[in-house]
Amino acid sequence: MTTQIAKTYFSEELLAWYRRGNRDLPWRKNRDPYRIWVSEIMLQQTRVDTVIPYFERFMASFPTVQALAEAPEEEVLKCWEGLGYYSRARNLQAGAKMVMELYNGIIPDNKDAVAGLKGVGPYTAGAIMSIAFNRPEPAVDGNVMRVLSRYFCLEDDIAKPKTRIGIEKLAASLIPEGAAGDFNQALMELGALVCTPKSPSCLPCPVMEHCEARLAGRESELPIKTKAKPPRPEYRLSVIVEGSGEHAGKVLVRRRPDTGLLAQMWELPHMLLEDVKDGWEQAGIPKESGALAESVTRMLEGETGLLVRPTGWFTDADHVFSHIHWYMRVYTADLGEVYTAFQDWSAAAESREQYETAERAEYRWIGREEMDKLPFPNLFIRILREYWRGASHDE
DNA sequence: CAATCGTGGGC
DNA sequence: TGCCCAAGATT
Repeated sequence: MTTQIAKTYFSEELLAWYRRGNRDLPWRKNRDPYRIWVSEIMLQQTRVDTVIPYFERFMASFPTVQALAEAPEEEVLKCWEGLGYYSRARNLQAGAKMVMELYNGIIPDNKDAVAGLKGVGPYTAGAIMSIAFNRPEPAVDGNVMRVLSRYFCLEDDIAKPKTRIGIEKLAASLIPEGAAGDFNQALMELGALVCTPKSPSCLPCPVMEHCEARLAGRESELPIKTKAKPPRPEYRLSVIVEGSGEHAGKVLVRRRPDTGLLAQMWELPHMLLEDVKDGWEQAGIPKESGALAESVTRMLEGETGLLVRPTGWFTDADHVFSHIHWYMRVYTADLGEVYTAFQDWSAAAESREQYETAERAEYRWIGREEMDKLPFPNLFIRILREYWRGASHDE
């Protein structure tokens, strides 16, 4: 049974521990709600050390809600490049526009209003309300669920959405009067530095005296969390098309669709090999043969109307997302003579009677410099860096 | 509820 | 290496 004594002890000792000393993080410089908001979005599923340089750059580029609201979307994505979960960036900007239109550019000191912003869920709403406005709202993230599961010996699966609801009520009941911001941050700070997922450091823990998991010797088996499914493999063919004439020194890239995986990011053209599921060997075709390369150049011809001619294998690269594992085989290619006379894609495509008005991807020729302007997923940054590193040595 | 949505670091 | 993990939201 959870005693009031154990709860009061926990709240007071944890708050005192935090106030005795905590990390000097850039978003703790002041309580500007915009800074708190941006930091909380960046910190979703992302480590503090990773976020810090992104946060500094982002705040330098978009210092205010208005600056963010008025920025070109692609610039915001570029600033987010490499941080992952890119819908966070697009939702954050959508939220900034809401604040401009609905609240005159001022982030409201109101839980329902904040929770109504794009990209702001239960955790982030609680974090903003407590840290920026010191309102007594719980902010339950993975740290908090782990810390409280151990301290109170809770055996609910923290991977289940329902579990968070229960822990929110508990967390709310622990908030000391007038200290919501510091207390919520203390909970997360403890989870990040002391009550860590693997081998928690119980001896320096400020609340270990009444930690039920520790007292039962069960701190390493809590919290209970079901494993995520492993990412499914996808074998893909990609191609670096080398331009000629006015596009000499450039390669062909395209922009991804507005929704879904890596939405609106730029990438090398590629296609899924639907019948390969157990490795490249299963395809039964060596990478040096032209057969695989031709299937991706044919796809590209259909999409662009260009005549694309494979020239060789470039590299194999793989990339793991949360739910998909991409195995990418990358070829090089150049342009045949027939269609290069056309000035634009639609004219070229129309000439082949393949023009469709609906959903044609946007293609563009870019050089090394343009890569620094457009947002690319990590995988293609790696491939293109390698490509241009080699290309610069040739000339 | 379960799936979708990135990336880098630690062991 | 392979696996787990990290200040979650959306559908």
